[in-house]
Amino acid sequence: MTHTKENYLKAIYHLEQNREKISLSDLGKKMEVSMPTVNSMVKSLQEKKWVIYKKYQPLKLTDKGRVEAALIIRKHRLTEMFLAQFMDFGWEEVHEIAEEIEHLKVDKFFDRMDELLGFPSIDPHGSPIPDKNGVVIQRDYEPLSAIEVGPIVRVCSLCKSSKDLLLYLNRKQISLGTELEVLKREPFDNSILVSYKGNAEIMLSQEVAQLLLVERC
Amino acid sequence: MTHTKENYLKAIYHLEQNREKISLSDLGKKMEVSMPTVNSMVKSLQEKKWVIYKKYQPLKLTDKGRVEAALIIRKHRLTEMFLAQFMDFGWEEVHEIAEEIEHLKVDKFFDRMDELLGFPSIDPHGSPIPDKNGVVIQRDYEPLSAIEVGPIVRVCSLCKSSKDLLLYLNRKQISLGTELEVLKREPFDNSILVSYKGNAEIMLSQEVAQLLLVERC
DNA sequence: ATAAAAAGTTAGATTAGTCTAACAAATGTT
DNA sequence: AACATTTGTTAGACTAATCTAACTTTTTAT
Repeated sequence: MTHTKENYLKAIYHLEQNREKISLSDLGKKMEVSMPTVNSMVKSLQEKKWVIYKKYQPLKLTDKGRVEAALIIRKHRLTEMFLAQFMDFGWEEVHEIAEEIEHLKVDKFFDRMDELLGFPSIDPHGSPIPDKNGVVIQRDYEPLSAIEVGPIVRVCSLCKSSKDLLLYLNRKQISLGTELEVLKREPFDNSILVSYKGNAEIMLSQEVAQLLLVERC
Repeated sequence: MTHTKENYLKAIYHLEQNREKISLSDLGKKMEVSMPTVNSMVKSLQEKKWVIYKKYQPLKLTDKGRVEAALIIRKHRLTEMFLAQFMDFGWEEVHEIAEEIEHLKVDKFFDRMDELLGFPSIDPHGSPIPDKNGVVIQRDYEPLSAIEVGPIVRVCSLCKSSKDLLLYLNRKQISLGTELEVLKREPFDNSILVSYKGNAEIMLSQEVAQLLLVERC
């Protein structure tokens, strides 16, 4: 398994989480490569039995491929945890470093991280960490944007975390575990007014509210 | 700079430390590749101005190449220190893990290790860690095998450390900093009798004595 | 329903790193 | 000095990952 193929599997895995049908051009866009490249790569992933693809049909991971992808994501998320907790990197810095480390072929290293971290099951963005067999426990959080006025909810995960989002949340002092009370929804732009631990009431745009995954307390 | 080229530069650097003239076949043996491979690789390293090579002449690193090599070795040795001190890996385990990590292109990560380690200048095997400019402070330790009977010396470095040597030294409770008194030399096989902190007198073979680099206390 | 746009495919080229086979040059041994 | 061995070179091939150019199929929008 090459570095490159690992990245393709990961990309397909993530696309599968977000949409039903994956086209080759979706994958090409995600990987920033040309159509012929993605076409030939998919053929070679298929030879390895990691994906199923037929001409002009949507692309799917096989179970085997999904496990491979999950194992890479496991390494990614363990690394993120480790960087944050043992090396004092910020929430917003860990992703790009982990993108490189995740490809190392040294199980020992990841096993030790896992141990030092106390065998965590969620990463610093609230995403589940697949186990050593590539099995993922999926929790069904709701996006904050889907919560009606009234309940108090806890931020449990981020749908998709960019550096900018993480820095924004840092400034607003929102982190995983923060409990928000939904005070008001603005029908015009779907923004949401919330309050939380000692902070003034604050307005979150729909864009942000869609990315915050919460559970009711 | 590719992963592969980094390994070639490192190999040439290490060969330069141990012998005067480096032949292509020396390099081929070290890298475990065929002669044509090493031949074409050397041409391509030369295009990058990292080595000087002329047909049938010995191979040399340029200053530029030596700095590149030193920077990789810097990453290797920082990693070894980090693995040993922060992740509880044994002296004998760190090398193979560092062989992979050293190629990561994330300066941030190595800078943070450096910082967490307190900007060390020697690694767990006693070898100097090149600075951020690829400059190495060379100390001139003597091999234990060159010490006459009488003086007390401190183990400062290992000439070349293999897993087996490290495990051997662990068993004998010899580590960097251990002070040895040279009690006797056996002219027949050049073995050396030493005593040290609370241990019974112990005999070290010439093979081992050549690998232990010491300074007089 | 047809034309335009998007998606997918094929062919052919490129770069990095590797190989084997065949040959040439240098070195070492009697 | 002649032969053998080691060392180095060239030619040609292969795989992985990428590209551009040209073409085809499918989808979408008028």
